[in-house]
This record gives sequence, C-alpha cells and structure tokens, in this order.
Amino acid sequence: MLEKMKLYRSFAAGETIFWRGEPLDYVASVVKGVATLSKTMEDGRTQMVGLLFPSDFIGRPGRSTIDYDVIAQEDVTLCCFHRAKFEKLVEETPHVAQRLMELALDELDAARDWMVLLGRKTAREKICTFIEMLYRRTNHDGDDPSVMVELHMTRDQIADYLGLTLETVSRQFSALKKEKIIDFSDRRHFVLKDLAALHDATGDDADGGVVI
Amino acid sequence: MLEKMKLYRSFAAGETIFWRGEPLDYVASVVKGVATLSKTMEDGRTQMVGLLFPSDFIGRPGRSTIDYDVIAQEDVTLCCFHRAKFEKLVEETPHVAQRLMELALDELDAARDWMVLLGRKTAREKICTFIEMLYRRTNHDGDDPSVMVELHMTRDQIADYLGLTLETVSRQFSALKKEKIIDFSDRRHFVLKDLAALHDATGDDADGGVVI
DNA sequence: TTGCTATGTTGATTTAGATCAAAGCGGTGC
DNA sequence: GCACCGCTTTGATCTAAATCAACATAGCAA
Repeated sequence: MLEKMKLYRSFAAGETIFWRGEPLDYVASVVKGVATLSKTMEDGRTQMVGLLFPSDFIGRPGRSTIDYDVIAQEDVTLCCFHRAKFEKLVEETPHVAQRLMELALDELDAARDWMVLLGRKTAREKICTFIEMLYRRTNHDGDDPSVMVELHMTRDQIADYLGLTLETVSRQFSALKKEKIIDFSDRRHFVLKDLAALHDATGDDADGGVVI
Repeated sequence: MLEKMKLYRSFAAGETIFWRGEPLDYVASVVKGVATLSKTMEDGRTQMVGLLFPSDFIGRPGRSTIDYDVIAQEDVTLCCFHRAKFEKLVEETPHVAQRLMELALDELDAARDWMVLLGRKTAREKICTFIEMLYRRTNHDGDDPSVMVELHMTRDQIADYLGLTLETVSRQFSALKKEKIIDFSDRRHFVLKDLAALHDATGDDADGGVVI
C-alpha cells in the first residue's frame, strides 16, 4: 500500500531539505545520511533541536508546516510520501497511527533530556553526553567496543547542537584526547578508548545498575 | 463514556504527584492549579521540562512510566482515568487518538522552543520570554491589557525552569521593575505595563507582523 | 509581641565559557 | 609546485552569570 506512493529524493550536504514555515506537502523518512532540525533567531544565533539518523521520520500528520529548518548534514536520501495520501492511510490503519504516536513520544522524551543538557550541564558534560549518544547510535558489529565513531558535523554545528561556541567544543575535544578517552583518526572520526570514563563525565546516572 | 471512569484527586502545593520511573496506573488532566515536570541530576541540579496549566494532560497512552517527576506547584486537582481503561477507549475512538497525537506534537513544539531558550538566550531574554508566556496563558477578560499576572512559583523554581540561578532571576525582575516594564503588587503577582518593550526583550521575532 | 523559617533582594567576588585574535592544517584548483 | 579557502586549534582577554555572603521581608506559631 505504501509502496505505490513512495518517492526517493536526494539532497547534497549542506542543502536545506525543508524550510521553517514552508507548506509541507510530503512526510518522509531518512534512508541514508544525517540531517538536523534547527532554529535560528533573528540575529543569527542558532540552536539545533533534533538530529535525524536513517529510519527517523520527518513531518507530522495533521500539520502542514514545521517550525524549524531541516538541513542535510551530509548527502541525504529520503523516502517521501505525499502528505494527503499518507494521512488517509493513517486514518484507515490504526496500527500506523499508534506507531506515529510512539515516535512523537520518543522525540518528546529525547527533547526533554536535551533540555537538561542545555539548561544544566557543563561544557564537558555536554560534549561527553553527545559522544555517548553518537556511540550508542553507531552500529557495533561484532561487539567490538573500539569502533570508529563518526561525528557527522563540523565543530561549529556541534556547538549549535550543544548550546556552546565552536572554540569551546574544540577545547573540550582536545582535553578528552589528552586524557586518552577518545582518539581522533581524523577531524571527523575517533575511537572511543574509555567508555566508563566518558560516561562518568556525562553527569548522567549509572545506567541500569546491575543488581546482584 | 469517560464520565463513568473518572476520578478526582487533589494534591497540596509542593507534593509530588507522580515520581519519575514509578509505574503509572492513571492518566490525568489538570482541573485546577499548576504543576511542573522536572528532572533532577544525581548531584541535585534540576531542570524543569514542562509546565502544566488547567486542561493540560499528564501521562501517555502505551507507556507505563514517565521519566520526570510531576510536582504540584500550588494546590492541584486532577481528573484521573484508569490507564488500561483509557487505552481501550483510545483504541475504539480514533478521534481521541488523533487528539492525543495533537497534544503530543504541541508539547514537542513547546519543548523545542524551550531548547532555544535554554541553549541560546541571555538571562534577560529568558525572563522576558517566561513572562510573555505567563501573560499569554493568563485569562484576559474584557481585553484589559493591564491584568494581574501570577507567577505561580518561587524564584528558585523559576530558575530551575529557565536554567538560571535564583539570584539571577531576582536581579532580572528588579531590572524590569526599575525599567517600569512590570510592576509587582506582591512577590508573586505583577501587572505588565509595557508589553511591547517586554516582547522586544524576548529575542523572538515580531509575531505575525501585520502586512499592509 | 517576639522569634523563626522560608523566601527574596542586593552586593562583592569568582569563574566558565564567550569573544577576540592569530596561526595551523588539509583539501582543491590552477 | 603554490595559493586559496574552509575548518580547526590554541592563546589572551573579557564578561555574563554563578557563587558566596549578608541582610530584608513576610507569614506563621508560640
């Protein structure tokens, strides 16, 4: 059913996929690449409010606009559905509606966790939380802890995601490198050498403490 | 249908309505009073991630726990529904499911606006945005611009909502008072004297600029 | 009335992170 | 090769907001 109304579209790195406020005729899911959701103030200060990896969803049923720009961070391929048709499908299939609700609630939880990061964490905690999130979203084939993790964005963009300046981001990376917690192979890739130390520096609780 | 499964419950100011992680047997809507959603880090730093006014909804279909504390800021009355029964109702009535999706998406939009505030705004912009939000959520009977606006919380709690300290909150209020933008009648109530100046200080765009 | 406690204000000082500034890469194109 | 450009690092300095500290006020209870 979905098959016959889907359409693939590609965007180059840096391209804006959807503009804030623009009427949105399509909903989509990310097939390849990473995209960001970002809000810019009148004077240019910008804050990213979301990060989209493959399988993540863009757009929302029942709403014709979104209040942020969607930007391709690297070359991105989307699988698009015409919104009107998609909404009709949703009405007819309760299972899909339920799944969309799940997605919205997941996004809401993630947004609230990020609010704690933005409002209360130090620069070091912000960077470590960011790295831990990237690590978790990286595929670990063969259960090897020393996978190469990709940053997907420039220091500048990371700063906009974490509510910092690019200089502070760079300094924190340098510090983590000096402490041998991460090891850069090039500007955008590193190996996570010490997950425990990283986690300790996120400011988050020990997750799922093993009960004897 | 909803009538026969509803149940009113009251909570005193300061009481925790739901604890983070606790199994949640009810969903509810606020009837009277103001409640907050807040997250606390191990060392006590806390960040509020939501503010609930009458008619706002607590809890989510398909999830048995929430990842934040819900706290009564003043005396609160809730209208509760048993979660299992409520979910059955949702399954049977697509209209309700759609309405819940709307609510979740509204919350998500609000959360993302707050992310911009937390990540990028100055203390003054944060306070002014907060006041403007309170003003918009206050009932303006008779279209009188000089309504009394209620703060609903202490300086300390406002600080936790805005990602500031209580001293900074207090100083910003004093500054706005000196500039005659607001006029306190007591610690928790003030009259908004200059909405335009307030809005200019929020850092947000002029909303809905009138086109000639 | 007199404390007492919780809340709020104001001032002095410190500091984390921003801002300003200057090099140092690592590509790409000529 | 060389020059150019976008990105990154690192250093010096500044500043907004945090922290530390003292006092003020209001409501409440004895």
